[in-house]
Amino acid sequence: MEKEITIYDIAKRLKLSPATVSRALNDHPAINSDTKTLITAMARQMGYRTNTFASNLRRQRTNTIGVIVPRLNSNFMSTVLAGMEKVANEASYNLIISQSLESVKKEIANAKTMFNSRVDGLLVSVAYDTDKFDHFEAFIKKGIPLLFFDRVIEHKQCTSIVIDNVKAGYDAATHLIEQGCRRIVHVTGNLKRNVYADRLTGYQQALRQHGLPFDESLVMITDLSQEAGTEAAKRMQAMPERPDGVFVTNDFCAVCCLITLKKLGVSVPDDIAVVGFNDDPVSQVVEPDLTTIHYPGAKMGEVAAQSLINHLNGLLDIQTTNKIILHSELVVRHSSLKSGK
Amino acid sequence: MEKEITIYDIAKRLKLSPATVSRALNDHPAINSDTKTLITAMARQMGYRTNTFASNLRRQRTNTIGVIVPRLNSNFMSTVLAGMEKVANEASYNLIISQSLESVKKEIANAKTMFNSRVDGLLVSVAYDTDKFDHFEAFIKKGIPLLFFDRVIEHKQCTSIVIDNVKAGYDAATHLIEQGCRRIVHVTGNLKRNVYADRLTGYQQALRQHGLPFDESLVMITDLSQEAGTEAAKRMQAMPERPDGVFVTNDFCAVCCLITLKKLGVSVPDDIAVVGFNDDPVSQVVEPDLTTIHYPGAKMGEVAAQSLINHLNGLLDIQTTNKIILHSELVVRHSSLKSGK
DNA sequence: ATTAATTATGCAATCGATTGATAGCACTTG
DNA sequence: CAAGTGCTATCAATCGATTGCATAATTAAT
Repeated sequence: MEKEITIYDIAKRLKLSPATVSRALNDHPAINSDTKTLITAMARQMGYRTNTFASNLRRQRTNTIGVIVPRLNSNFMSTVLAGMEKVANEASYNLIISQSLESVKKEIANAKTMFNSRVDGLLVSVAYDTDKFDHFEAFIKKGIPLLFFDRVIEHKQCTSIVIDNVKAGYDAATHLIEQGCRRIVHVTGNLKRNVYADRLTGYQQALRQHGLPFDESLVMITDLSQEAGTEAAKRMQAMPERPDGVFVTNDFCAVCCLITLKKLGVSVPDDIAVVGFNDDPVSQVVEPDLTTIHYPGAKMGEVAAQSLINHLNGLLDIQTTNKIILHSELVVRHSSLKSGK
Repeated sequence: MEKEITIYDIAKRLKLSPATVSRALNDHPAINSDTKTLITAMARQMGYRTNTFASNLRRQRTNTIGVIVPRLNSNFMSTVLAGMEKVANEASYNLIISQSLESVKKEIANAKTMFNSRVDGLLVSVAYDTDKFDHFEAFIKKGIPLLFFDRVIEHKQCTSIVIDNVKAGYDAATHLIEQGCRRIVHVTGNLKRNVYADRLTGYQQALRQHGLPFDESLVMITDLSQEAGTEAAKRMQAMPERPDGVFVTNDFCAVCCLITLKKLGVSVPDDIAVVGFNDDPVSQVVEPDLTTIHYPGAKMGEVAAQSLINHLNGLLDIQTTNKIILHSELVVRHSSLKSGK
């Protein structure tokens, strides 16, 4: 274990002051470029590495971004995180990632931890049943930028990164209607969450526009788990007036629903057409393969991280941009293509 | 933006010295418990939060663990990370996560970044074609503990967390043999990686034990991508002497292989039985559902993080334990159950 | 030649918490 | 009563980088 090199060591060696060394390493304009070259070379030669803590302590910033997500282990979320990691890494920011496991309580705890670790900014996708903003107030009060993505909370001081969920819901439902569906079940999650509420709105708009009635009993609020998909299939099959289409706001849930339907002897898509959401790889594996909404996960992560970093570097004020909407699109596969058509 | 409270503020308020406050907050034995109570209460009341940087600077540790993984967005990896995050969080360690995207070059860069951020320890699952240890030497030299998981590099100073891949490979192959398979293809990855080399060894052991010849032409080295699965299926179907079983060391790849086989008119499992690896959710969705090796991802993450943290806290010396082997098991589903049996 | 302007470097305080050495005090005990 | 023993609490130095202000050196301008 060799001794750690500091700017003082470099300064002594070159008979310069630590201040000059510090400035040179930070490419400060007041330092002569020859001196800079000299210092940089010596730093490399001696194996110097910045002590981030001393630097952070002095500067009062951490170069760290906090991320709170419901779960790490979904394809969508890990793609988002991959996107964030890429951007953050390039801008030499560190990411501290924590998961709320869909519980508000854990989310509050995580927010507190993030606050105490003094992240420079926070990226959040809220838990299933979060309905208060209280645990984020501390950030606002301290002026720490807060940015929501995917599952967002609308707040005048925070930017949101989302897709147009109303449109996505509308597209999905319209597609089913165009395939001839007239009784379309909608399996979704907690309507407190923008994503689910908006998709429902889109679904309703599509119905209205095509002169179909909105039947509340066809909307199933679930936790979108695999079991929920199975359960939904059973309920659909047992309905007196059987539906002819279903729009599930999650691919994995949709796939389980689809499989169960098949097991129950319901033909997909002819008896019931199925549309999912997210374009999870699983949707290409099931038979028939699943029509779904493609959702730009990596992009969302990148945009979220980049916006935050731009704000932190003073390039862009997060307060001005209040919402960034990414493009999403319907991917038609076989689970929704009625053969009569 | 209110002012940040420091231990000096608390000290002044209580007419004590900052040293006492610091010790009280760290539950130092030399402080009277009444004083401690008083200080803790005042700290809470004044809204004090530790300045980690000052603390880290002084203590020379960061309370941060670095993690380098090939990719974030696989079910297995995100489960592992979820496990790590849980343990780290509880022990109040932060996690800095970065991905090598399967490239040695990026892995080296990541290692350097981790080194410069002075992580207290490092958890690594190496990239597809990493074959040198050089970029980790710096850690060893500085005495920073390094722990490999899943895709490991054997090194006398590092602990590895793995499953018994030889046994897993053996189990998979034996199962196929017991189902009556005699010509078993093995689709695997880069044999530099312990996981793939070991599974191959297990596969060979099973063959030998059952008096079957080892035919090198039946081993396909691929990148285990989805395309590789499709490709493997095509090659198998085109073989003059058609194989009757296949063991693919990755579920997603196996699933693609399975689907392609079906498309090519090969019956699964009767013509060709298929076994995968990882127990990815996708294996339960495909038809027939996929026999696979269950692999304790979350547990692996937890054990890895916990071992490292124990070592950091001096509870356990990582040098003594050189290898931790977790339990894995074969999960039999329909893709491998020949109907004749 | 003198002053002003410009450029380059150094001084020294500062960020906030930690910790080895040390002192004050109450109490015991021979 | 002097010396010894615990407790508690304080002092002051330290971790390493940053930065406002001062100063020195050089050049340009008058």
